Amino acid sequence: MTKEKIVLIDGNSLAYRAFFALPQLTNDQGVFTNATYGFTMMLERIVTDIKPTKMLVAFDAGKTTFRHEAYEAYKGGRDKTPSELSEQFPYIRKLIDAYQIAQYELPNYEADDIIGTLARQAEAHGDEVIIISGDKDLTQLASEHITVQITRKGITDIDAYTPAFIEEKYGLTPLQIIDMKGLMGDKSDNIPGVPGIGEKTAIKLLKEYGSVENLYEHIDDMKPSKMKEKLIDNREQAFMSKELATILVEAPITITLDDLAYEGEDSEAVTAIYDELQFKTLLAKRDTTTTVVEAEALDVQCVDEVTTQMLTSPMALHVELENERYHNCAILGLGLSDGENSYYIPFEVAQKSTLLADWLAGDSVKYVSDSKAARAALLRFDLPLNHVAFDLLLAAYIDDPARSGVDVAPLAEDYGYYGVQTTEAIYGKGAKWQVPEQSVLAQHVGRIAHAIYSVQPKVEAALKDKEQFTLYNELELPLAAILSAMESEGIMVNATTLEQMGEQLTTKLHALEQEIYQLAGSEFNINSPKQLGVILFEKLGLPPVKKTKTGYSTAADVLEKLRPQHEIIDYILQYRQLGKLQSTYIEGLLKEIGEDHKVHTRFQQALTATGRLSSTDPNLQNIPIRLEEGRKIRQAFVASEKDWVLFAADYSQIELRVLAHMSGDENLVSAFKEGMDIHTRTAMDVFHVGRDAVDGNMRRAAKAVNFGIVYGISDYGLSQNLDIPRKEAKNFIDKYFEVFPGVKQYMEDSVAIAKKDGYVSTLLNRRRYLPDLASSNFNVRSFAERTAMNTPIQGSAADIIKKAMIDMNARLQQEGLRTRLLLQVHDELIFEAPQDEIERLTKIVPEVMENTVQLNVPLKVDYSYGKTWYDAK
DNA sequence: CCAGTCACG
DNA sequence: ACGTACGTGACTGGT
Repeated sequence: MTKEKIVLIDGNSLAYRAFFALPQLTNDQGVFTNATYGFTMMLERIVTDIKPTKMLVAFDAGKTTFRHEAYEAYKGGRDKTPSELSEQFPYIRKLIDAYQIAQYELPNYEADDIIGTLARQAEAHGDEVIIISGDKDLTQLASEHITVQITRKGITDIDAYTPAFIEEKYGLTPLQIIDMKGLMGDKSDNIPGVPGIGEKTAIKLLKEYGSVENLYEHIDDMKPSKMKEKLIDNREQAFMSKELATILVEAPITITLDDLAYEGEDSEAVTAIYDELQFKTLLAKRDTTTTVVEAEALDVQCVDEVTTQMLTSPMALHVELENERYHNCAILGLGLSDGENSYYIPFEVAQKSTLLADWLAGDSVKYVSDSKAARAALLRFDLPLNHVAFDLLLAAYIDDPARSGVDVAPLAEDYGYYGVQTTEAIYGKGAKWQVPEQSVLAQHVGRIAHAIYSVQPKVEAALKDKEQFTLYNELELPLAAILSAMESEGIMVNATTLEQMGEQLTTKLHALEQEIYQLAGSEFNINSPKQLGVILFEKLGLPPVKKTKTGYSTAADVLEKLRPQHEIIDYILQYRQLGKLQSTYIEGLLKEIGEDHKVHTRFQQALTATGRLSSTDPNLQNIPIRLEEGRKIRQAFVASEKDWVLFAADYSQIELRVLAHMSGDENLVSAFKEGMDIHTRTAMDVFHVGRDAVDGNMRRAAKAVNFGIVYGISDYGLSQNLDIPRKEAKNFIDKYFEVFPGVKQYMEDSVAIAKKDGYVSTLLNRRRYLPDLASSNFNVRSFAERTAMNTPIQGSAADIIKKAMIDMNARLQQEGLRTRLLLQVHDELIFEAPQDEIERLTKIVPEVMENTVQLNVPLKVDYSYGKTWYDAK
């Protein structure tokens, strides 16, 4: 039996939601379209995101139902459906037909009952059911196999009600939702319930008694109160309300699960309706996808020899790789396009051509997407790539850093080119992954090159329009070449050193493990938070401090609080610490060392929301340093040539200096100009004491406040960090803002500007869009507000070090030094250098880094060097 | 494939 | 009253 994925939609409720959520739109015939439009958006979301195998839209039939027989006033007092909405139902029905989705209604029953009945049938069948509605009534159906998605304020935001979600939200089981309604009633359906009992009281009662029935069985034991009287007086009404609220799961439906099969839309019929209702944006997407692909079916020539007339300038180039790990994987072939002609060159052919090699290395202008990957991959085959004048990946990232992934298809689509297929469509995914036959590959790769060439003018125009072209063209684009060189160079790692550390760790871990089993009284998997939770909080009876969605939290800060209560905690913390070193940094790193004894990370240049880089396979931006045991890992990182050393230079407090500059706060600015330790200085100001009176604790608190400020502070966050009461944290923050009023003003302004413009900006005009600032959800909105405060700071710091890398690279060349930049770790640069260049570096590196931009506070750079990364401290 | 945990700035 | 610090990536266990 194959498992089906069944979506059941409450048609009426969704249409209502859409109608009231969207402004009154009409087409040029004066037909109202907002509900239909919202409904369409919802169907599109369901079809693309959920990908159901079966689907049904259920509607209410007529005015009266069996519920009215029991209770005449059921759903009484409702406003009549506005005609602007009711006239849209025929269109919605037509649309559902065009999507080839089943629809059903049953006289005397509501859509809820149809859905309830089918959902339970499907559940018994072992299928997965997703119910979609704007009405919380249906949440009572939630179960292990049934999820109920309820639309929130808008139409695309949803809450997924699973039993766990309901438990968390109400502390009740799904079925108890019915009892809750029985007690509290439901205004919108005119279900009376028990007067005077609202949600809070209903939940309290159900937690104690479980159900309405059980509550009344034990009502005599309840101590006298107003509430008790009301419950007794309205007994009948409570039971009737519960009955009214109960969704029928055995309605006499004449439709079966087999009738719901969904096999895709009738695309012509859907387009026709879009056309009639003038759904322009939806239409545009469809039209171009179909027409562009078909209209200009691209003639890609798969060549077995490279000729002179193929190679022009400018020309788009795409290097098609076997997978994302371009430092190791095979190159499958190259795509070329000058807009007129598009070619696919199998890599065996490309490798034989000196003509092509010269063209790649020469002055011809190339347009690429992900030039860093292309450069690094080609270089492994002695094919240097020069003169890249356009990089689609980077340009699109600057245009909007929220874009995800390196796949060209969605990027090109964003600029109106719909002809490229996704990597997944070509290769499949997971176990089904395979390289397609050459004709398919040729078409795909040639098409990518054509797309890059085609969108280039539009993308550059967009950036110029937003004054972001300089950032893209003079910062990110040249940086890609530098990063490519850094990655290709790699950093040498001594495997023997790591292996020796690994052996010692194995011994220690084994001893800790035995000790932990002893103290626990049984053997278990210490690495399983679930098993560990059972041991600590059930078997040993320690008090749970915090819980996660799935159970007890056993995170380090929780264990830290339990440390005095049991000897085992200390061993577990040690085990965790060493286990992390062993699995991630010893074993993980050893796997990445190549035949050249080096590791070649990949810096993701178009990934983070703030403009920072990230590092993968391996991540070299999180090598341990804070604890000595971990820091020793750095002893394995060495220079790659004899008599060379590693040289590290880091910005001191760059984010706070950026804050001083951007806010212009006089006190903060003068603090940095004085050059005193910033945390001590903050402590002096916040606590109103002299320099000598600042003790360790005060400095620690001030440091935490400074961090908090940069992150978009909240009293709760600070209280957690410092483990102090929230009130005290709030006090610190208030004092801080008294002393640094310019910072307070700046934070408020950042949020206000972001709300007005929809985005925040950094020093070099990097943008981050923050649509969540308009969210009606407090949490979502607060998060966006903190982001609005943090991103200009973190992002500007990222801008600065990126510019410093470019300046540094130029300076090293200019001075004729052999020193090579290897790594960037957000605020520090790591080089390898011949011993005899060190003296000059100690002058040049800080000078370049400190002067790459001029702020109204000085930038400060510290440096060090040594035989290993550990020694460069 | 997700959640929890922990490494870094 | 809401429930949180900002930005990442790798590994493990468990569905």
